Amino acid sequence: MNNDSTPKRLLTAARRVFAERGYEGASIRLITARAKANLGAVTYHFGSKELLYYAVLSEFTVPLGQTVIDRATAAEPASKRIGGVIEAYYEQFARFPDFPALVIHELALGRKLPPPIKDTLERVQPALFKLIQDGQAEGSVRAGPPVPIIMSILSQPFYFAMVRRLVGQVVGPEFEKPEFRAMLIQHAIDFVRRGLAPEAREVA
Amino acid sequence: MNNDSTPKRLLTAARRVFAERGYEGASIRLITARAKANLGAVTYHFGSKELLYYAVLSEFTVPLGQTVIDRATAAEPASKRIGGVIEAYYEQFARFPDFPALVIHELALGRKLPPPIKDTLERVQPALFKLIQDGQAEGSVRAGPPVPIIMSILSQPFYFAMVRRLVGQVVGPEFEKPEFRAMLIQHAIDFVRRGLAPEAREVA
DNA sequence: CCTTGACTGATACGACTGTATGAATTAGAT
DNA sequence: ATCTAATTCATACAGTCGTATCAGTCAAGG
Repeated sequence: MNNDSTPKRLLTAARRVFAERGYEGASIRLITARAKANLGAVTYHFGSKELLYYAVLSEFTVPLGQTVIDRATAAEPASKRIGGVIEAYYEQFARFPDFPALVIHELALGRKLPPPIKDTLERVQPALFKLIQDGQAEGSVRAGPPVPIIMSILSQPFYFAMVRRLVGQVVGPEFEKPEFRAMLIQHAIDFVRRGLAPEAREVA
Repeated sequence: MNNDSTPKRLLTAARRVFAERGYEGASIRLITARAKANLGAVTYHFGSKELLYYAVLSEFTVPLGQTVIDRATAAEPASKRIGGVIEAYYEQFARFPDFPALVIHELALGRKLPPPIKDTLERVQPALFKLIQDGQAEGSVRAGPPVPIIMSILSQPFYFAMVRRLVGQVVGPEFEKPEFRAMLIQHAIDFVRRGLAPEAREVA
């Protein structure tokens, strides 16, 4: 049924199990069973449960970080780049639907951040600060400290990822349709653009 | 050091341990040790680990739900009530700093919602829908489907709770000061009001 | 003083955990 | 065909998990 190599099958199974049950709740026995691999396979191919976890996280955080940075530093006005960053998060969250739960776990939990997440945060952070600065310089973002502004932007994709399942239940099957998703993303972008705009002055 | 009754001490310890390590990661042995109670105390007073967990969640979700509903249905214009709801979340999250992590866990995780969270969501949901309707009727909220609008509102307190620790590290000790918190809340309320306002028309 | 019920305490049980071990199997190169 | 290295596999180990058990303690009522 699945002809991938053992490490690949392990990664796929681990991604799902970690997302469903969290790091502690996931067991190597369940992961190897779903991957149709032997109990020893995780130790052999990845070294330990923890290292497998890091490998799973990196699968996601590396392309996510890169995409976000690309959009944040594109050759466009800052107002468009902010929309691009929001899109980037939504896109990546949709491409790897298992991952947001993992990242959210780690952010909410008190413990030390796993290296893949920590590294990505540290790479993305300066790009976002610069983006806000550019936006304030060009007049599309209102003045004020950058931290709450960045929080307001990121809140949209992250909160969406957090309540995906719940909202899906409230909305029904329509929720899965691409048009609905596109509507949500467009709403988020508009909402942020208006929310961050300087005092009500016509913007052409 | 702590003269409370055993069940109370168990609740306090459990709240912390669950928040730090999630449900699976928390052990009855650690909880009872921190509560200076015997290993059997959880079974005796609460019946099981799961029921203790529900008791811990209810401590938070019941007052949170009530406060939010009060603010959402207050005798004020909808635009003010929306700000009140946002404030309510921030307030409650600050009053019980251990809890947001627990709720976020459960929302992000795939598994079935624990009854205390599920019940609160079902109580709060209709009040929020009505609030958006009122806002659209009075002209302070732009037209459109209510789901993305509600998501944009709730995203502010929830994302803040999610990244609290991280942002605290970036911002430094100033983060703990009440003025800074007040500034964040005010930013969130302004951001949402502007983001949801109808087309750019002077609002007095 | 004695009894009764609520509670605490120490210990035990079976199930499950991550990891280590070493033999069996397979694949590739010579 | 033969050797070698990579991989798979079954099993074992020590530790932890949630819960059950039951003897001990304690306070209140008679």
